[in-house]
Amino acid sequence: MNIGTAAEKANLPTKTIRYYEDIGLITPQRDVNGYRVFRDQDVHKLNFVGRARALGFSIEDCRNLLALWEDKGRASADVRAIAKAHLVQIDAKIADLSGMRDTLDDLVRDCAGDARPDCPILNKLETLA
Amino acid sequence: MNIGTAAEKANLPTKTIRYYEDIGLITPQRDVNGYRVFRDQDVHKLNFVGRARALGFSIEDCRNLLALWEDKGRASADVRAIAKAHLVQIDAKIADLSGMRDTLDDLVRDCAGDARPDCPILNKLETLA
DNA sequence: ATGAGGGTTCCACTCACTGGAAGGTCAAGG
DNA sequence: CCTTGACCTTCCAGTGAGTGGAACCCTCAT
Repeated sequence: MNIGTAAEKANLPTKTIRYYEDIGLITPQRDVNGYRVFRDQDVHKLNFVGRARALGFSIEDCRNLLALWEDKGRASADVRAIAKAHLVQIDAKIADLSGMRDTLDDLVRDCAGDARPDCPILNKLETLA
Repeated sequence: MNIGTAAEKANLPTKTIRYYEDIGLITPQRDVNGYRVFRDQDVHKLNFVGRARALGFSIEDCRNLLALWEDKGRASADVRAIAKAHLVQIDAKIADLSGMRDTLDDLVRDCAGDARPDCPILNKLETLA
């Protein structure tokens, strides 16, 4: 199948698929006319990557996960290590954002939000601890 | 003062400060030798931007906030609108990450993480709903 | 034969910096 | 006076993960 069909099946933009080939995540064959030819196996791989990306795994993570996925003798511990490291990163990001959120929420709550120029948000940004 | 001193006071890398000048966030004066000259006022502005960035405001947000900060007749509602929009974005990001986190946590929990090749994480990435 | 709707490559842009190279300036020490 | 080292300058390139667009090629139906 051509890239458009593969894109539809994998639920990814064609641009993204070309990009994935560019960085060596996938290597579809080529037709005599130069068109990429995708087998079910390629689509399967694209789906895999799409799902991993949706879970926030980096491209490098995806590359490693793909390699493990294709290595029938892999140890599940290796996969788990990648997933756990990612989980730690997500937790850190959530904590970071939650801190921001609370501060920002306080600021928004304190601000009258009317036509007057006095604004606690700007005041705080001026002198925030 | 020179850029190094300003960087120290504003707690920002010199590279970042030059970048902020580049995109027109700040406009320090210049000495005869071509060195940037920072007044307290400039450092104050850098601090303001640094804090807003630490709260996750985009550069464009910072530009708008700076303009409002310097406009003595601004309406606090304008500031509040920016902050509230940002708050909504942060909430969305947190929700997104929390969803990822939970899915990933389930996967990690299900995986034995030993030397055997059977791995629920990969299985799920293969067929995730 | 022509037009629509695929496909191809390549280049530039995003965001907010960061790193490095090549070179100018300045204060202190020998 | 000269050198050394710390500081400053500009410009170019790269990051991650794509996205947008231009210019061009291929195929199929009419």
